Amino acid sequence: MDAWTKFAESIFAINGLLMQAGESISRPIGQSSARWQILGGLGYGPKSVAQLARDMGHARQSVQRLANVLLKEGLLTYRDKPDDRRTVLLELSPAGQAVLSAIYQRQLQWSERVTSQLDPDQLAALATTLQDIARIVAEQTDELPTEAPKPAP
Amino acid sequence: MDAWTKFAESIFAINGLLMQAGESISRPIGQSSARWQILGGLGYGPKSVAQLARDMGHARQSVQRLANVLLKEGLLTYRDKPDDRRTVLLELSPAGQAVLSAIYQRQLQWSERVTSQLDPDQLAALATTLQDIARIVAEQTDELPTEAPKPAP
DNA sequence: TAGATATTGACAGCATACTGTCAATATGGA
DNA sequence: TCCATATTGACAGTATGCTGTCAATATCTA
Repeated sequence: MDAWTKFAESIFAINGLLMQAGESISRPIGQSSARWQILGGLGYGPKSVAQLARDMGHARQSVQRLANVLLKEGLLTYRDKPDDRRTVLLELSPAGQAVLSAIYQRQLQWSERVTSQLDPDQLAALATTLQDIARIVAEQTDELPTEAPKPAP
Repeated sequence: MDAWTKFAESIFAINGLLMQAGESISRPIGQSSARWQILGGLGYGPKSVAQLARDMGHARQSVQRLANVLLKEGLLTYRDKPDDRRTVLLELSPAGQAVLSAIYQRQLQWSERVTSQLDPDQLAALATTLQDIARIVAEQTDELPTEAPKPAP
């Protein structure tokens, strides 16, 4: 197998493990990675759905749907934005704050265990390298033609 | 931000770009990453849905659903497994082979561009390092307690 | 200031992945 | 051989993500 394929597979594998860890951390609190991301995004203050989506790098409507569920469940409350009649600001309810704290406790426990076995300097260097590769991938993918080749007759 | 968080975010970012590249490669051929994975899994011979799912590391029923769609679209055909009356073997139809070849052309084009800007030895070393980290993450996540802490009263 | 353009949230629909359950069938051990 | 267990595919339901469209509202520009 070529080095690039091996690299890509290692990325997929570790991404899967990180997602799985996110689920394992949040599931006992009755949440999921996706819900955690939204609660966490509101951890430092109110935001609109559109702002949240931009911060998370997700589609606006994906966040909208989940936020509506969290509102219905009482983990979030909403508040009008004084200077924009379209916009609704979301913020953590006391229940939402409690849930986020509980998840944070578990996340801390997990990441301390993981990082105790890794060298922070090496991790930081690795992250920088990965970001360089990400830039190259993004550039070359942009240049991929969007036309389909003619199907073989 | 701590090094571990920075590392995790770089993994999420590059994973997202790789997934996006997969979609960009397969979309003009009328497919998606997920469909490509199934077609590719059958590229070297017939397999059952359950085998495919194990190979891909996905849930059996996820693969089942997509495979049924690909069968309905004529990209796959099925064949009974002679020694097991439960099992249906899937294989690429001629149309499925043509689609897979077309995707492969585009994948080659893309990966050649990307790898032309990267050092294969460095990539291979990186992949090895990532696999080591993956092992640590898997171990420490397994040891995470599954009990929820008591909610604060 | 008026008209063009962008943003926001609501609503609807699709794609992909997961889980649980069931009947049919294989398989392995007593 | 016979029974417990595992595997396989069908069916049903859920979670998360995406896209497209619309009306209301902001914002920018001529």
